[in-house]
Amino acid sequence: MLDNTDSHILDELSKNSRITMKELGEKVHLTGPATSARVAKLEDSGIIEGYTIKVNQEKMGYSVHSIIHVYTKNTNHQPYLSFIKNHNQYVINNYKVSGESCYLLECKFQSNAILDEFLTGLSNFVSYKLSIVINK
Amino acid sequence: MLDNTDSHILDELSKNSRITMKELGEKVHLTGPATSARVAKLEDSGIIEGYTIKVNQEKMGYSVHSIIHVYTKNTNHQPYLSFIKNHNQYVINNYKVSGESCYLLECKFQSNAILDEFLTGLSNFVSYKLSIVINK
DNA sequence: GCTTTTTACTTTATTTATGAAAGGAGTTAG
DNA sequence: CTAACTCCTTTCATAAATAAAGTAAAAAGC
Repeated sequence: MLDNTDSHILDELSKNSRITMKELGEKVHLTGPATSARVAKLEDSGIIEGYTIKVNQEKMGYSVHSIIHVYTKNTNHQPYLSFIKNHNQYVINNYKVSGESCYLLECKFQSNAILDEFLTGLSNFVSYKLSIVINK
Repeated sequence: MLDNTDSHILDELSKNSRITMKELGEKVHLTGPATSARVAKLEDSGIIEGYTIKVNQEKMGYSVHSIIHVYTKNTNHQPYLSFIKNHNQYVINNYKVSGESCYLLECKFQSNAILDEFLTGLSNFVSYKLSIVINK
């Protein structure tokens, strides 16, 4: 399904998705058009879902990176899901998980004050445990 | 520091980082060279850290997405850190966190069998609690 | 076992984008 | 009032993308 050349292409595009097809071709020992065709195939198959950028959240003013373990009180999760939808500027990921908690909510905030405000709102709908990301 | 046009540029590049500077310029009402200069500035300032792709991990054969709460037994974390470095094909993120656990380890696996094998190895160094991501 | 089809590539030529250079308008500073 | 700076546009040379044609090897069909 995926040969070495394809893996190499994914690898290089992960490192720099704005590389030219010509340059990428040189790295994987193919011509520009051949590389372009390979990439188009990876897109069509859905393996490449899209092209994006890595943004430095610290420099964007989001210095607080937190993981919130969410425990829904009642069976209806909708109020919680609406709440985070209304605060999606803070949300990085919201995973529904098996295990102890119901959701694992990854968020970024400009300050502890704003985190505090968010948590105050959140506590209207669910219980939670807070972790702050220290590194990596 | 960051005006509306810059925000718009970041927004569009997040959606599609392979867009041409000309097209991106049309979206933000600027010419190609002007857009190109803006983007170069965002790169130089470190706000744009890089250009990458979103890969569909399911289609890559990684159907098991897990979050592992790691509790280090002793004060020396190095054995754990070495272990995950040696198994980095499975690792998506390894966050050092405040709160209950010491690390929050996000991993992908091809199967529960491989997850099991990973956990068996992991338990030589640390205690853990396992969560499996069900959605989103 | 030979032909046909398919796949994956290269080469060539055209279209299109990039990037450098020059210049203009508006803003700030002396 | 002038000078310097910022941010943009326009123009043009260069480079890349894309479409089309052709080739070679592997797979499928008879």
